Amino acid sequence: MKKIKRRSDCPISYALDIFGDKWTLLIIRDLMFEGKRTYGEFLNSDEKIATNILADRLETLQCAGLIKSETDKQKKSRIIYSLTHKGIDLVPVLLEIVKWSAKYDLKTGAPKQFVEKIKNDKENLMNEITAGLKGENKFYVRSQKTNK
Amino acid sequence: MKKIKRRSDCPISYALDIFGDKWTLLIIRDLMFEGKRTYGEFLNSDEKIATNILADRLETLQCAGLIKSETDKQKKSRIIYSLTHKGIDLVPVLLEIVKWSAKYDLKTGAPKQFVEKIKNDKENLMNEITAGLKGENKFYVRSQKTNK
DNA sequence: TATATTGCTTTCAAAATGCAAGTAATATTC
DNA sequence: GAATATTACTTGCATTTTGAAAGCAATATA
Repeated sequence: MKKIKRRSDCPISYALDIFGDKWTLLIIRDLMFEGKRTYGEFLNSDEKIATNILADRLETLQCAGLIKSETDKQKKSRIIYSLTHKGIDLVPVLLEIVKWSAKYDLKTGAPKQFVEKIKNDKENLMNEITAGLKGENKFYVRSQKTNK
Repeated sequence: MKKIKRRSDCPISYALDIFGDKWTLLIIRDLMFEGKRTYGEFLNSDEKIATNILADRLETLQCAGLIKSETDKQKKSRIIYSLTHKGIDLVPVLLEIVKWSAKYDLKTGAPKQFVEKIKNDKENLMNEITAGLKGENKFYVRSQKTNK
């Protein structure tokens, strides 16, 4: 159990003390939008996080209460990570970031229809994603089959 | 002019490549909500950013097009920093972060009425803040006088 | 003319990151 | 059942970034 240092009581600072780095929100993204749930899946993301950093951030996220982990009952060597309610509540933050980046990054990889839905139908989109993360049938930005 | 390394075309990654660290969003916060505009004012914020880091981040922010700077006409030794349109467009991101932090941080310093307005009247709040940042009369979370 | 202010730059130790290799506990294949 | 593979890490070490303090040059003020 490692504790997170607070620098001030500012809400922006509170958030940055938890996920203010280049990697943590990518793990959240993988859990939230990409349907990834295991160590190996996080390692395989495009940005290629180093394994020691990944282990460190998973611990941080768990200590901060944004994710939880459980061993797979069918396969005891596999550990399944998932978002807690606190983690799921970051959906609006991530959606706003996607909207902003899609606007300013000319070469963004954000799927157009996803960005449009953020702009035009954010409430429903949020409910879909949130429901998916809480229940069994997950929501994915792209279908699992078409996206390799 | 320093260039920002992209790790992937993912919109979350794009954002983190610009402001994925412990300090950059605090500078944005100071510009956006606190009415701060000079090097010395940023240095004086509660979190106590180191001067070399501040200089580095201001350069990054300027290269990324989130802020601009101009020398004060009345006092040539003073440089005034301000948000560009791209920087102002981060208002929704910051507001969602404030909302999230205020919910989960028991000791949050986020002003209650500000958080309530995010929850109940986000559109108007956004317009007020945005208008303030674009024009002359700035919006502040707290009035300048009461907050030291 | 002397002192302050303002916005940095420099130096250097300490901490974080990145890369590669190694390990322990399962799972699978031959 | 033994050998190989998978899974989730840990370890060691070089490189990079950060943090703290001091220094500096161009105004500005007393």
